Amino acid sequence: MNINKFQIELLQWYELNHRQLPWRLNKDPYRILVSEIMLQQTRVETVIPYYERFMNWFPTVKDFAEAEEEKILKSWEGLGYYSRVRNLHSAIKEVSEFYEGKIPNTKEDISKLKGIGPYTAGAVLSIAYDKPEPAVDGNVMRVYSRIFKIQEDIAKPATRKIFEKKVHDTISNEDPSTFNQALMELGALICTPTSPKCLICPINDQCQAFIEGIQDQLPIKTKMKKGKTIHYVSVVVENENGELLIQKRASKGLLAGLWEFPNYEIKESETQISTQLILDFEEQYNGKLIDIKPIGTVKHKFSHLTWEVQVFSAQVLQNVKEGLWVSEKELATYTLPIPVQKMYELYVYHK
DNA sequence: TAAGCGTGGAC
DNA sequence: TGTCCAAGCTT
Repeated sequence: MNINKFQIELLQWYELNHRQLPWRLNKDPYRILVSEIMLQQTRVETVIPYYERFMNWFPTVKDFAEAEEEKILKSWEGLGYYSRVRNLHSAIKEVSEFYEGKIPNTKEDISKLKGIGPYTAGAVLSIAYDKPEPAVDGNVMRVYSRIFKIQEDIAKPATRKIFEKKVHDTISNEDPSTFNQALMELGALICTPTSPKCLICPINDQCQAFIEGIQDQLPIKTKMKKGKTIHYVSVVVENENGELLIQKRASKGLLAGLWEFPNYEIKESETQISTQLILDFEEQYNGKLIDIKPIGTVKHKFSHLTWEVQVFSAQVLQNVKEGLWVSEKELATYTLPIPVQKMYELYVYHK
């Protein structure tokens, strides 16, 4: 393959066809970094409104470094993978304290920051700092697996290095920033996972997969197994002031540090669910539930497991000692994951 | 290395 | 409804 021709045609295509996106207004490393974190495993259309709001709330490194924990979680509410925003907060505080507020411009230093792996490091270094570093994401592996007919399993972590070497050998040293973005843009708009638009691809004459007519068989990716279902019972409890009882989830693991209604795991075969609910609730909160009513079921699929939650509403006459009671207005300031929002919607509907 | 970690859209 | 994701990182 003629590398120079490949670079020129890819870059020309990008100049004519790339999307106007809010993180492409300038090369502010902070803005680039935030976009890269948000875009991890997340679609562009989903990210845009979150990104706009985030930049209004936290326009600079200093603003985000000084932000409260609850506010930074709220900025991420509904985006998923919440450890991303905790790690980003840690990273930006680090930058603020030890790097004079400037995102590091060396692979060595930027890679030390929490939540910044090989892809994000390469993306910031190339896009914001014009350094010829590979930024190998799913797009790049898909595009390169087709162009160069690379048949390694891209589901395996070790495979990324093969693509990094290939990008290293083919990247434009004159404009690595545009080059890396163009590879990803091509993957997003032309070289898509299914039904790639090979007939309008600017480099189809240099694509080994297209030449052989095997673009639909690449990349090779082994399937991930789907997780099992966990069953819960959960209760939206109201006191005499109309306040609701919420609790903070553990600081590690699934939906860490987010808020939820009291809930208890049950066996799938469990009968007398409301009786079990009362016993578990009274043990945890030492308070009596009355007027317990089933209000529906919430089924939520995560990437690795499924929750099936039987939801109840109930009242307490006397406030229980533990737990946090909030008005519905206050509730809006706490970060609720999507399944908990679904439970709240059931409560509102049945009120 | 493989598993854990969210969500909403496309097919 | 089920499957496969989408600009990955941590442990």
